This record gives sequence, structure tokens and C-alpha cells, in this order.
Amino acid sequence: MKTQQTAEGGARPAGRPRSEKAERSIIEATLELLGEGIGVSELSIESIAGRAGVGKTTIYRRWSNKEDLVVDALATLKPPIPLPQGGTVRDDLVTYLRVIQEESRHHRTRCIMNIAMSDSERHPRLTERFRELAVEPRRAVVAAVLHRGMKTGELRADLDVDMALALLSGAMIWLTKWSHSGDYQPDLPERIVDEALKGFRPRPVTAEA
Amino acid sequence: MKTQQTAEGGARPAGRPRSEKAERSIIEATLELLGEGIGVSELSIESIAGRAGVGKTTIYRRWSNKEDLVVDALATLKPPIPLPQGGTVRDDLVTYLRVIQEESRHHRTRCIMNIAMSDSERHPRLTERFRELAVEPRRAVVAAVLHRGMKTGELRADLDVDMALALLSGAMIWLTKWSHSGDYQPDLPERIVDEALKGFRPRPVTAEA
DNA sequence: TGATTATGAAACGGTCCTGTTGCGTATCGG
DNA sequence: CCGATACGCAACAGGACCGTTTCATAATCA
Repeated sequence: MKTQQTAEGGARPAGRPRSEKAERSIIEATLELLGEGIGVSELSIESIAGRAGVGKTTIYRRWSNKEDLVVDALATLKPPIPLPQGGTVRDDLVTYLRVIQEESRHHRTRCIMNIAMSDSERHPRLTERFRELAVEPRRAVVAAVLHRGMKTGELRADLDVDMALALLSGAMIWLTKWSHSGDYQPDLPERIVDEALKGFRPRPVTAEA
Repeated sequence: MKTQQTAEGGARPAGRPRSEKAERSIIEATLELLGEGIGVSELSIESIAGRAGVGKTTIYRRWSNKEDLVVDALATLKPPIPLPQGGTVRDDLVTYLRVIQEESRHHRTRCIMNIAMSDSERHPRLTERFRELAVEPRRAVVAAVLHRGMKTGELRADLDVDMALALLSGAMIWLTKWSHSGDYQPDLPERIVDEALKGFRPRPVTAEA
């Protein structure tokens, strides 16, 4: 994914090798700045170089443009929290939403998410990268949980998995963004899941809670 | 909401009055540029002046900073489409989601929405303004539809209205943004509403469709 | 050692924008 | 008519950043 690569295999190209430390500093500085609310378009190479304690030359030598750098920076984000996957389907879904909620409270995650959400027009590659790194893995995990529920009978057998994921995730994001009381509501995940489950459950439901 | 105002009441302050036409041109140019994907931070007074066929002075005379201008520009956006409110609750909800879907296909609306969604950290006033202008009116309309359904028995009597709105709107936005096939899916509103309704309906449901 | 490449720092000319000022003209009230 | 204010336009100094180049220094290989 690097824009310019030198060593490839065993043949070292002679001369001083590129500093891995500098590379890490650059990417870390990039993520820091993005995490502080700087948008991609305002992000300047000079500010990154300054933050990383690195000459501009060192950056330009490795990435030919800003977007490539940001793409590589996003690539270093680990897919965080693989979800417990232990209890009932309801519990797993609540846990999933709680992770989203918790992340949206941290500056860094929230800003990076904003970038992915907003810059899809001008930076489609960033959005696609974010989808691969953050959205898709979670979609897969939640889809597995839902399928498990459909097998055990805890959920409708004809449930539309993608639709269910959209309802849950979308509601969480919507409420976090537009809830009149922007406060932190610890019971939000439970409320969303319970409200949604009434549609996910098989029709002949009898008991509640 | 204007930053600097002169005339106030009957006493005109003497001299040539400010051109209403210029003012409209400025705001229109601002909305145009935002609609073309320019972010708030990249939006320059010079580009607005150029687009509007106006001197920079004319802009600086009225607004002391860019954010005030954008706020005023957003304020001119009409709350579009008051929703038919005629048929069944299901039909009204489908119509509501169809409006969202249709808007998200138009550049202008989508870009302005992106601004509201993304710049909430750095431009809280813009986000708040957008909430007042775009989110809240619709929330009210949909809430009325839902309450009607709760009275007629088409919906559960203990439905959480805000949660229902979040599930519907959130799912629509989520799918529009992250759906693997980014194509236009005309049946999306129906699918979302029908999937959600299974949770909105009163429990002792018997027949389907 | 010497050839080679990378590094941080600094300086470069260039672009774009800022917010202000001056200018000649246009439009109001009196 | 006059005074006052707004208009579009051009110019200004100042700043941020671009992408490139130069330079002395550092790290690696043969």
C-alpha cells in the first residue's frame, strides 16, 4: 500500500536504510492530528512533519500525496474489540452497541469516524478503506451473532441480517448525534436492542423480559 | 441572526441602503459552494465573493466571520416537504424515508448534510442550527404520525417514539452510506419500515400484509 | 575507506487566502 | 444640490502551506 517502496525481497538497495522509527512517528502524528479534529483537507504536511519531529523531505520521499498517507495511517488502526460472543443474542447485541457508544465518546475515534462519514464525496478511497477496516469486520461479527440467534430460535428465521444491523447501528449513531439531550445515556444500548428485538423475535412470542 | 445590522424599525440611517440583491447573491453562492462539496473550513470569502459577483468588502461589512455567514445561509433553507400525512401509518413512514432517500441523492442536500454530520466538533453552532432547521421539524412530523398510529392501534401503545424515529432514520442513513452495493434501491424505504414495523406493532398480531 | 542513500533543517519561489484600505461610482435622505 | 453610506474593484501587507532544492550529517554496504 506504500506509494514508494525500495527494498523488496532480499536485495537491499545499498546506502542508509529508511528509518522505521521516522515512519511510525509520521503515521502517529497524522492520527493524532486527525484525532484532534483536523479534517483531511486542512491537514498539512508541514504540521505533520512538525508534530513528528521530521523533515518534510522524509514525508515526501515516502508518500506522493496526502491521501496516500492518510490511507496508510488508517490502515494501522487495529479492528478494536472482537466482541465477547458469549451470552444470549440480546446480550451480544447490547455489547456491540455499547462498544460503538463508548468509541463515540473518545475524541480520536469520533473524529476519525467523522472523516469517514463526511469525506466520502471527495475522498472515496478513504471511505472505502474505513469500510474495510472498521465497518466490514463488525458487520461480519454481528451477522454471525444474528445467524446464531436465527438458528436457536431466539430470532426470526427470516430475519434480514443486513437490515437488522442497519437498524441497530443506525439508531445508535442517530441518537448519539441528534438526541436532544446530548448527555451520556448508559442504558441506550439496552433500549435500542430491546426495541428492535420486538421486531426480530419470531412472531408467536408469549412472555416478556 | 445578522452579525451587523443597521436599520432597526423606522429610522433609516441615511445614505445608500444595503443591497438586498447582493445579500441574496452572497448566501446563494455560499450554498452553491457548500453544495459542490466544499467544506466549511475550505470555504473562502474570496471564492464566495467571486461566485456572487460581489466585492469582499460587501461580505465583510455584514458578517464578521465565516461561520456567521454559513449559519445565515443554512437559515434560508426551507424545511422541505411537509409529508402527505394521508394514508396508513406504514405509508406515511415509507414516504418519510423516501424523502430522505431522495434528498441524499442530490448533491446539494447531501453535502450540506455531511457538513452538519461531520463538523459538529468544530462548528457546534452549525450543527445546532441544522438540528433546528432540518432534524427537529421532521422529528415532529414523524412523531405525530407515530402517535396517530398508537391511538388507532396500528402501533404498540407503549412505543418509544424517539427510539422508533432513530431506528427508521438511522437505518436509512446507514444503508445509504455503507450498503455494499451503493446503488439506488427503490424498495429500501418499504423494507426498512416493514422490518421495523414488526417491532412497532402491538403484540397480538395475527394476519400479515 | 569510499560510495551510496537517508535524515533534519533551512531556504526557495509560488499559490491562495486573509482582513484592510483607497478609489471612483451609485443610491439614498434632506 | 449635498452629505452619507454602499457598491465593485484593485491593491496591499501578512500569513500558511505547497513541493523542491541545498546542505551538513548519519547510517549502511563493499
